[in-house]
Amino acid sequence: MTELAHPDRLAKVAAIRESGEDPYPARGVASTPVAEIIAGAGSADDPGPLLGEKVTVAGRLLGLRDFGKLIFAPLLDRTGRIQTGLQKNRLGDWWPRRKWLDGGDLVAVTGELGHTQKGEVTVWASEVQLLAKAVAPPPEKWHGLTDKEARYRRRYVDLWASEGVRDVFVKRSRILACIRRYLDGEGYLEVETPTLHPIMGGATARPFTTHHNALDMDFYLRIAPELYLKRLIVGGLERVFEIARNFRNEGISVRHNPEFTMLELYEAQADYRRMMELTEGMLEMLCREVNGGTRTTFRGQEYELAAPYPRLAYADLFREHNGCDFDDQSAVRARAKELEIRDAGNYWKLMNDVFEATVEDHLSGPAFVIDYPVQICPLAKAKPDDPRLAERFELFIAGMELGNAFTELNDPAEQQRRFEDQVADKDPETPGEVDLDYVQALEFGMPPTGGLGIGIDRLVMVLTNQDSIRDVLLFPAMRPHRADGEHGAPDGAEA
RNA sequence: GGGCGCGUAGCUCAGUCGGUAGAGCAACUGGCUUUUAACCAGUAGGUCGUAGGUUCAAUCCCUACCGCGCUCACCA
Repeated sequence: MTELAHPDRLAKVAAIRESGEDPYPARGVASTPVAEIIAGAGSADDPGPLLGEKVTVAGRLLGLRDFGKLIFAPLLDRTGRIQTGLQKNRLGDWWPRRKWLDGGDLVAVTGELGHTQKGEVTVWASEVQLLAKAVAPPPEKWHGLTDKEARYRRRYVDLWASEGVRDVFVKRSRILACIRRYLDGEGYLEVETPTLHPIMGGATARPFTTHHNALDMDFYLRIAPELYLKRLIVGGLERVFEIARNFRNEGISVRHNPEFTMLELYEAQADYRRMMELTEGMLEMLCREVNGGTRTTFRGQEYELAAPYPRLAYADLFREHNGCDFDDQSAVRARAKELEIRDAGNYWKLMNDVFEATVEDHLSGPAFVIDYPVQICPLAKAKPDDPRLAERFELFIAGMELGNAFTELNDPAEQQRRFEDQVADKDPETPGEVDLDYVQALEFGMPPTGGLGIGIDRLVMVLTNQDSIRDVLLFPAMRPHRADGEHGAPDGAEA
């Protein structure tokens, strides 16, 4: 037991056992979802089909309002909240056992469905069954959990004690279901590719490393599924997607979690223009699904997600905000100095840093930034009519990068050259060796292909108006609260 | 990793310009059969994040550490 287990409640557990009842019975009870009961109750003036019927609800008691011979107790299940009324004259022999109940307990209540004098739908209990005793007290009923640390560490409490929290995660689930439905409708196959990668690739990021004992070799946790998914395009699956957990060993912030979810999809015979249309179509549909319309509010600002979104050329944006062309090296270097951006030696990285510093925050969006300099797109095909640029776009909403897509490079020799350039960089965020197996896959021929990645967590943030990525992750990354592990408590019980 | 801020009862928060702490809710006892942040009376509950330092005396001042939040950097 941890220090959260309350002595009074533990004493009740003992008393329940002594009476021969089980405070933690093995079986639940058949019950009707609360939302169904509320809907079936109607009002006092306009009775529904369930009014006056005997019903059973099961869920968590959120509190007890004790009037002596009458107790009102709101009960919460996954579908909603309903009031139960416990009366002495309806409960007979059971009545003395009401003293064993506390707020937070899990119970099943059976009784006649009716209304109170004030008109609130109420289950008038004729039978109460304890399903599981809560020995830790719930948080304060009015404020709920407001301390963010406590909320993230004890999400299992936050989900029922804090208003609106469960709703965000229900929406997240619906968004994922909706994506799957949409892509299924487009003829896509959902696939799963390795999380343990022998060679990092598909993005630039610092990886986590781990070790396989039997093989006695190190693996990287994937930073992107990209190269495996494109192997499947070579394999002829033609339309594939993966909702992939990626891992990047970088900072944690309001927009970054070390593990995060990306939708990546690849479509043969498509290019980045098709990917833009797919992105717009999907976002508009997702917004309708969770917000009932094409607008969403995020960080106090409203965004219109109906397609189409403006296409803004990288080169134009760069010139607008910096007064020089992106490939005017001396001018860009001067501009970087002005902005106090440190020069690590790689011109194109520096140039893109300047772009990010001067342009991205101003992109309210939704908008596609298109046609990136080819040097910062090692996996994208160059534009046929301008080899300085790659057929790539990034999707921005609220200054936040939500998506990244390109017409995929399928020339094996060109791909190998670009990999070799990356390796030569010796940057910890780029691969240490060329993925020759991937090059070999391309040697067998990959059709012209469009690929797209969308950051699901950030998308959920925008669609559910949550400021922090932690608020759309059930269990955001946290330091363990008590590394010295005193006794019992696994987390910040005393915080 | 840098900067700023926070950590007091199970929860939400006061407070002490240095003299070892309070409220509301939750819990417990009693009263109340239509409340809904129910109400009334009473009881209990705290190594004031941890460890040092200064001091006659530290929850308060100082230092370090731990944890969290915001922010900057890196990235998605």
